[in-house]
Amino acid sequence: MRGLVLRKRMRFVLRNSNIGRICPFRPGPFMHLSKYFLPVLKEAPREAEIVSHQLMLRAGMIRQQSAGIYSWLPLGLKVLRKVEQIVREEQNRAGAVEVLMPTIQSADLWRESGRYDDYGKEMLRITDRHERDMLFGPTNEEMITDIFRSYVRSYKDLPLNLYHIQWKFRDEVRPRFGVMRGREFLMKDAYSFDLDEAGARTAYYRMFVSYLRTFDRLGVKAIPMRADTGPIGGDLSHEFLILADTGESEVFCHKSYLDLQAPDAGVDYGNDDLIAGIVGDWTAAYAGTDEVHDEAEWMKIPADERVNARGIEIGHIFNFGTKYSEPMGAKVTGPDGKDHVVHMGSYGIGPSRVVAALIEAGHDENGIVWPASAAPFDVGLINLRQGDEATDAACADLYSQMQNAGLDPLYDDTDNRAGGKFALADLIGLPWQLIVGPRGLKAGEVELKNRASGERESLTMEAAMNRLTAWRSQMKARYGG
RNA sequence: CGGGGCAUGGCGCAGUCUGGUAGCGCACCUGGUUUGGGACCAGGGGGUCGCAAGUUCGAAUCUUGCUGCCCCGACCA
Repeated sequence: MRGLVLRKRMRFVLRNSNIGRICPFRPGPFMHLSKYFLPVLKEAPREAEIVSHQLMLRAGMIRQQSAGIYSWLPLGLKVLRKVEQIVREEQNRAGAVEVLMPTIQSADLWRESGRYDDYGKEMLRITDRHERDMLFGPTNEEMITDIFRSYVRSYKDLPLNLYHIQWKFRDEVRPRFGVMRGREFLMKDAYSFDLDEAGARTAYYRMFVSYLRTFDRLGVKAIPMRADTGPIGGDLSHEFLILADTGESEVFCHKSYLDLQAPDAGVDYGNDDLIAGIVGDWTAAYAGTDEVHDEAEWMKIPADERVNARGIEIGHIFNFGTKYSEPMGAKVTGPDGKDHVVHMGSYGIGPSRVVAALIEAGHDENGIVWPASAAPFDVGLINLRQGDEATDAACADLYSQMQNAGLDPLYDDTDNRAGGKFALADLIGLPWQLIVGPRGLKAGEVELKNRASGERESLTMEAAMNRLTAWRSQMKARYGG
């Protein structure tokens, strides 16, 4: 049994590497389901309680390896990478610069900030062979501050915002809900450095706007809410929450948030007034989680304009002044020739949690409904009669047409029956299903199904391709992707 | 960290009370018939029943200890 599985997987690897050699200019291996690795489950494992966890397991996206620790299987990894890339592009657009810091850190840095003792059991502490105290990083304020102080000497090098996207480990007392609250999780954490408080505030606003754009691109309505600064400290903090019934926090906000439009890709991050204005628009009305909820303010809103719901936190931004720069000596020389302790902020998004949150926000009884930007593939090409000469040829033709048009299709070329293929396509939630069968082909038609609306339409192959390429251009125009 | 629960093939479960050497559905393999919303027939493979010790002629089942996992609460991307 095990041998068979291994042989199958070996064959898969070999096939794909061969394709890579034969077609070196293809962006990736051909995505034929028969040669992919998509271990789907008909029934959800019992331990999965919430719908995103169930669907991620059923759709073969993740595998639990230990409490709160997961392997990412091909389909899940593809979504994770897409989320990560959108986050990256929007960070870059806002002027942040990517670095990559290690997962393992030395305890010494944390002793400098005083957090080695404060952080408690949530921090996984490790001893290396030389008996040195190390730790698996739960966050990177200390390390980034160390990098900053090692190189930056002048106010002329500010403002600076460095970020990375790296695995974190927090030894949560109680991991749960799959990757929604894992112990190991992927986080984008950005850190801003400014000469003074005003500069830090502007840096904070830029990240605020960057987050609005990021979540808009991910197809979710994220509402910024005033938040507790918690153990990280500081006086300015917002959480970004998406509304979902399974959310962990109770949220209270004015319904006007549901209609606000995120700024478009051309937003000028160099225009401080513009950026501050956008933040103003997005903070004018009441919005808060149960932690900071102000019942008196809330009651001032007319009852029919109140939104009281559950929310999932997918981003959190902090301005914490000199909390780390002071004890760690991160200073620059100012225009006045004197040393100034830099003002800092940190800005986090958890892409691994976002993947689960997207499912919480987008699913139905048949499975996942991905937003276009994060879907693992654009189109599921469904061959209803594998082995039939005409349908095989039509599928091969459509497949290469889609590739040439910049679409990313997954071709279900297995010899499963129609019902199984439909069920699978619905489960993994690709935006489109292009259905090709002998019956339709006789009439010169294929079927195009929209996963979100469920609408199915019979049309010629040419018309179907036009529809798909138009959709792709529309996405590209909207997001510049 | 407090409270509760679970652990039997890849997944979902029965069997445990009342001890007699492991079963069902799905999945998987072979052959055949099928093929537009999770097909059918026939045959087949796969499980030290979480681990350890104990009681017993005999333990999935009883006892003790351990481990893992899940749920509720307090905390967090």
